[in-house]
Amino acid sequence: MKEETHDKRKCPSHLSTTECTKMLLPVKDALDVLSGKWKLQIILSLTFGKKRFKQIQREIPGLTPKMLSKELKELEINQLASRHVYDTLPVSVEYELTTYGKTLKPLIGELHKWGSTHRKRIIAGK
Amino acid sequence: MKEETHDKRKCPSHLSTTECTKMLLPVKDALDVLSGKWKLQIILSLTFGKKRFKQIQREIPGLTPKMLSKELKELEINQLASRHVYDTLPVSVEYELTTYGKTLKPLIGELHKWGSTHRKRIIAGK
DNA sequence: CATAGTGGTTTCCTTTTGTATACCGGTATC
DNA sequence: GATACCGGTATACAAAAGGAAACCACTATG
Repeated sequence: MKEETHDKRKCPSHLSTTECTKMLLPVKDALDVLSGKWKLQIILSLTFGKKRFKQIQREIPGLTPKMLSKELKELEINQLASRHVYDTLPVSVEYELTTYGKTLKPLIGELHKWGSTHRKRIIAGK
Repeated sequence: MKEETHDKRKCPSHLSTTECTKMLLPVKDALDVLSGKWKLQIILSLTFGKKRFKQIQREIPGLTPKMLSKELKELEINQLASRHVYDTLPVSVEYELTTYGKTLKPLIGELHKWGSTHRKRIIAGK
């Protein structure tokens, strides 16, 4: 009797289950962009201006060149950071948040807001 | 000559580097709460009402009982979902988003918003 | 008695993620 | 000539996350 009828408790009436999960794809995209052990710290570092490779590494204790290289590549692929090579000798390379990368700020702000109250709630024990 | 002076390009003038990274802790907390391959889908599922264990599992293809169990425990620990055992025979267990869990909605909304435009931008190729 | 459904746990395995360490070509410094 | 800085890469390994399958006690159905 519940053959083809849509269960409203499962999904909003105008959406199929697959449409629901499709809705989650953009959320996962946003999450992916910020995921990784060092990405937030790197983004924060670039928030305060252009930085060179070793400079970032020095600022973030424990960050190995391999990870820094990898995370910077991901930021570049997502067009959040840009890489500029200057043919000085030896070459110098500068990384910078793109204007697009700066659009992350309000989002990170929201994460910070929710995370702060959550942190208080959990640490408080109740 | 730049001995003890604070570099404004590294961190805002009123914050030390360690204070900066401390600022990131709440952001990481928020990210952690939503991380994990299945958590978003489970939260979405619970958004539409109380659900039983097997019911959630049936709704989300590929989700094994081990993972579901683990993710639900994490949601419980974070007070985002609650678990109710009814001593029917055999026992039935219902999971539900707490009112606190529902405070995630606007945050997920923001992630969705940013993620959508990002998805378009990256898929478009530029 | 066999089968299926309830809410899970256990064990073993693979994949992903991150760490540690050494190394590269080039230049500048001691 | 040895050392150190630059921007990384390569190799090997450890830890964490996730998947597959079997299993548990219990009940209800055929």
